[in-house]
Amino acid sequence: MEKKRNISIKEIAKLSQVSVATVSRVINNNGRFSEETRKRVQEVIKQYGYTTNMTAKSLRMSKSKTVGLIVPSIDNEWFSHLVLEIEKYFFEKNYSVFICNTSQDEQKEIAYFKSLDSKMVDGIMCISGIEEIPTDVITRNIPIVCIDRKPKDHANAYYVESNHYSGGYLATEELIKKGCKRIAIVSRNKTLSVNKQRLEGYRQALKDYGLEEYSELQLLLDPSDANYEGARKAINELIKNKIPFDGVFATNDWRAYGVMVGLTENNIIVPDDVKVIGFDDISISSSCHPSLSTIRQDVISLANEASRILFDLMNEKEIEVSQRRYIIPVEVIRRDSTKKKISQF
Amino acid sequence: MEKKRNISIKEIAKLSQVSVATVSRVINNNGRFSEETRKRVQEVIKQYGYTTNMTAKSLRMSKSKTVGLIVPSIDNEWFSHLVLEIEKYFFEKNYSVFICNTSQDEQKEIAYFKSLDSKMVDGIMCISGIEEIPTDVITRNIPIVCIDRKPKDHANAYYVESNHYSGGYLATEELIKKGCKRIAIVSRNKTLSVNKQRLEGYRQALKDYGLEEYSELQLLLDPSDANYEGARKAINELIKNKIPFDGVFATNDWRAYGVMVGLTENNIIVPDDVKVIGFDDISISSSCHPSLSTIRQDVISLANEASRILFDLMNEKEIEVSQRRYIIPVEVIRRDSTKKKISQF
DNA sequence: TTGAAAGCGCTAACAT
DNA sequence: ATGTTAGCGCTTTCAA
Repeated sequence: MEKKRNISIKEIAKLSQVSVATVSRVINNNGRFSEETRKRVQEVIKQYGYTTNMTAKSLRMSKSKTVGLIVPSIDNEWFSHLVLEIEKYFFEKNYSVFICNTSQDEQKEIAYFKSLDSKMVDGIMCISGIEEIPTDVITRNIPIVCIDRKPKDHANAYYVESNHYSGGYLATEELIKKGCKRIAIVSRNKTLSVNKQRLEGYRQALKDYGLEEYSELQLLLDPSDANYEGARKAINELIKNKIPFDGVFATNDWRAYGVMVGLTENNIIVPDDVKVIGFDDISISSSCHPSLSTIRQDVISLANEASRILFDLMNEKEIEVSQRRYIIPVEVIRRDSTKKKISQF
Repeated sequence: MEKKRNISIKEIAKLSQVSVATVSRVINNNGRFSEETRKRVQEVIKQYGYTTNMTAKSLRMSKSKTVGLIVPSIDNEWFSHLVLEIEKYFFEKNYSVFICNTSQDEQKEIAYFKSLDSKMVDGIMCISGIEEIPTDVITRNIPIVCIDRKPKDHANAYYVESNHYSGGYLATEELIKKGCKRIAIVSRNKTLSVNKQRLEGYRQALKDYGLEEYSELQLLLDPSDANYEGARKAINELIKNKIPFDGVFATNDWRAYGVMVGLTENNIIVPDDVKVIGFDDISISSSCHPSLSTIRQDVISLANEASRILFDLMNEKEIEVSQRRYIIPVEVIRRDSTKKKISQF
């Protein structure tokens, strides 16, 4: 195959008998050229298949039509859905996205921030993770938008999140309405703001419905173990210790699934003996058996709002101060894991 | 927070009283400077928090320490696993990756190839998708490595894939060994090479074990419908048409799950009445009920081999010609969906 | 409406 | 061992 060489503005200029400045103006449609030159230049550009050398443009402008996307782990359905939607949004706008998988490693996150900065990304999107954003490693004043991550006192940062408090409340309420009295919560320990809010919702719901709060039913898993396996173990432990419970709110679907498997191992029937509800509504919740009731987060709104805000900030549109924080509503998805016994009807 | 301005080599040079060339040499450890200057320069660099402006470096070198990653849909566990591993590999090597989600859209793929080229990526990795690689839009001579995608006559392209033929064979053999006689295959139509190979393996296994091949049991779904839902519908159709079968090989786990749901809807018991096997071993196969036997692809080897090859090519290491094509073995994972009836023991 | 020229930050050829 | 300088491809100021 014949390889066409990378042709530059300079050559386009020569071929169309104008200066490089004029070519640049035509390309960027910056005015100050005649219709006739426009035609001639565009003709040559098309003929030679010219494309802009983005590295040169980025160097000159300290801008790159690129955003950085920080994500804890892309091999997690919930995050990958968000990433997909964000990527879609920015492709439309002619931006590329650098995906940066941190694996929850703070050092990796810092390294990525530096790298993104040196590559002149125009903005950064952070999904979940710690509150502290390592902005001190960034030399430029670029906007940062967070999803499900409340940035700590940082002037440039905005955030969008689901209403986790409401989610925790609704989940707990669903269990209460289906007759549960002793409701356990299986969550992740440490200061991830989203889990704190879900826990608060849970506590408020108990209070509102006059149920007691049992500290031994608050299973806060270690971050390294706050997954399917950890939840399974935790629920086994609870059973072994003969602590009674009839409902479980797990703060994500994988943990909820771990709980269901743990219960089944102990011949406890879901939902007859114990009801379970999760959070997120990823595919496992509808495919597992029994199917899992859960709180659905609106991925598309989350991704679109966050992307729109970042885009506007990068393009210096006015953003209302009230838009610094965006809360997206959640909804209850009722499936089999919180069904009442038929005999109770 | 005090913002340190982006400091350049020029300023570092002035501050450490050497020329820019020397600073560049120290940074890139290119020799031709004394130990003493090295110390002095590095001291200043550290003190002022200098980091390389990658856009300038990329422009100058026509290289960017960046790779493009073409993936059909990141919100697909199988692909996101691959992406995760690839990203890990390149982070180690100090490369960034541009993720490009094509949603199977050829136009989007072409747009991305152009964009990657203009951003001076050093190489491109393609996961799955069509055979035709739009290399004609790329002006530079960069290496391309494909995973599960056999590139059509392109000099620069290498590929790595699982042994899909063997996978198809093993899956079918597993069903045969568990007593199935009339084995259906639920796959995706059109010329995606991996599915063709899986089909070939299926046919060969039937032949080797002296079973007849029934064309009415080859359910080749339309690409737009080759998912969970499509498989469910297809199996319902088969049942409605009263075509007998006692085993199903679905060429991915989501289609296998669709088949199982379809069977359950018709009160057909898996595995007692019909046995089912899938492909990939994504999380649904172990979490669904009954758990799904499947063919496991070795994600980590796939990602690492492909990444290593791309890395070597980008760094002009010698690659053996025999390494142009890499086949990774697969293995059978036996779960409940292909269990023999207890009564048969 | 157009052009000349400076300069973004870096590397490397060449000179010393 | 170190410095000078050209130039990667682009935008933009200033002048015409």
